[in-house]
Amino acid sequence: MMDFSQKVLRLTGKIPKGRVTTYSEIARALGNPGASRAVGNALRGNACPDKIPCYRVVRSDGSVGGYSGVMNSQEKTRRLERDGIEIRQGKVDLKKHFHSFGRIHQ
DNA sequence: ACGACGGCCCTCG
DNA sequence: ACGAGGGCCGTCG
Repeated sequence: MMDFSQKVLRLTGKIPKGRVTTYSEIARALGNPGASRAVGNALRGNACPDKIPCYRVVRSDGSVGGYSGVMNSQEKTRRLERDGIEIRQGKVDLKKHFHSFGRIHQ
């Protein structure tokens, strides 16, 4: 088990500070576009070790999304802001901070 | 094997 | 801007 989840975490760990990516982008980068939902599922289950900045993963429309089970967690927002990312109306500016993985990773 | 459930996404009204 | 509906996928019971 945890083949997909592993990859998800690995990629998540590569997100540079001050940047964010989306659930769908991760799915796409893993060569499994459409598994965006499964991505969130993976992050949720793994209890996000402090090693992995799960909070840097947001929704495709910029809205923060959930964190450790709760939606629109203030904790997630806080951490993002601490990385220097501004959040307005519960959304981040993807135009500014979006991070793409480009090539299909594994 | 099966069905339910999510840190989702996209298209319409 | 916002909610509803349908689709997709890996995990867990």
